[in-house]
Amino acid sequence: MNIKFTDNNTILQTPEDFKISHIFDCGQCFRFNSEDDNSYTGVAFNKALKISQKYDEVILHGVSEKEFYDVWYNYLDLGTDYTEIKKTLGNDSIMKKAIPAGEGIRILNQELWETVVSFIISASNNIPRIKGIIERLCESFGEELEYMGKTYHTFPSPEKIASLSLEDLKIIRAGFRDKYILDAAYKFSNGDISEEKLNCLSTSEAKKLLMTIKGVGSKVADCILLFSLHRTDSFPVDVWIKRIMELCYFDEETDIKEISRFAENKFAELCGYAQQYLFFWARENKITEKEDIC
DNA sequence: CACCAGGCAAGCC
DNA sequence: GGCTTGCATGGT
Repeated sequence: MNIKFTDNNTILQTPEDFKISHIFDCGQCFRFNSEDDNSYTGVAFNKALKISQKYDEVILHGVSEKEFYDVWYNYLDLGTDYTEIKKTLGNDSIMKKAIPAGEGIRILNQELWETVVSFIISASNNIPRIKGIIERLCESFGEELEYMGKTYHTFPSPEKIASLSLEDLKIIRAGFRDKYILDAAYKFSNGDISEEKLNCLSTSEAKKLLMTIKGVGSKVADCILLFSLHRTDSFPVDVWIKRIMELCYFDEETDIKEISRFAENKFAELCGYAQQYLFFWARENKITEKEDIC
């Protein structure tokens, strides 16, 4: 990959393992929306970004070299060699099928607080509605952000959310999850939980700390560990992953704990990558029974 | 109308 | 300890 900086844009030339539609539509991130010109626009780390892909170039619109290295290089996980990861995972015959479906997926490094709230909202919910609730949260309580002639909104800080009442939060229509969002805001704004604390802990200890937040159980904690803290030894098991793992590896109804154990043994440090390829494959092909696998 | 959506907490034994 | 049930809201 060659990186070029022009007057207005940052351009990635022939990036390997980089497909924006797969990166932003694989359910790890809820704030980027596709437009009809093969581009996605969204907000992360208090910056708006339009990113487009054509031929073998990826353009980050209006992004300077400084902003690129300050924010987007790490956010887009450009320091990770996915070719090597795919090669290792491809030794497994199921993964060999799943990987091509999710070609170009990257596991983003998203802001911790935003990821916590986003996956609290994800509980027993579907992706379009999750995005809607987060959008209303940002429009109602985030800061305005001007970018390429339009107004966007930052993700509201823990302190801002902590200052709200349960009644104030009703307008985002999060349902029973609103009280959990408040609990998370209290724990982040008073320092009970912080990125610094989590970074000092092992993955399983960090998971325990995250699960002290109401609304954060095993699955949500795994998503936070994977999609924000890049703990790739995490393997979030949701309904899709449960179903695809049962179909491919167990051939019978299997409880989530056993699936997790199995994945941790099989994929180890590459659990999170394996999970993303499997999730994308299962969802893209709507695999719900044995006959759907081809 | 029932059922489900990238689950979790609380209440039961 | 594990197992069951209720949960807000919106889409099919």
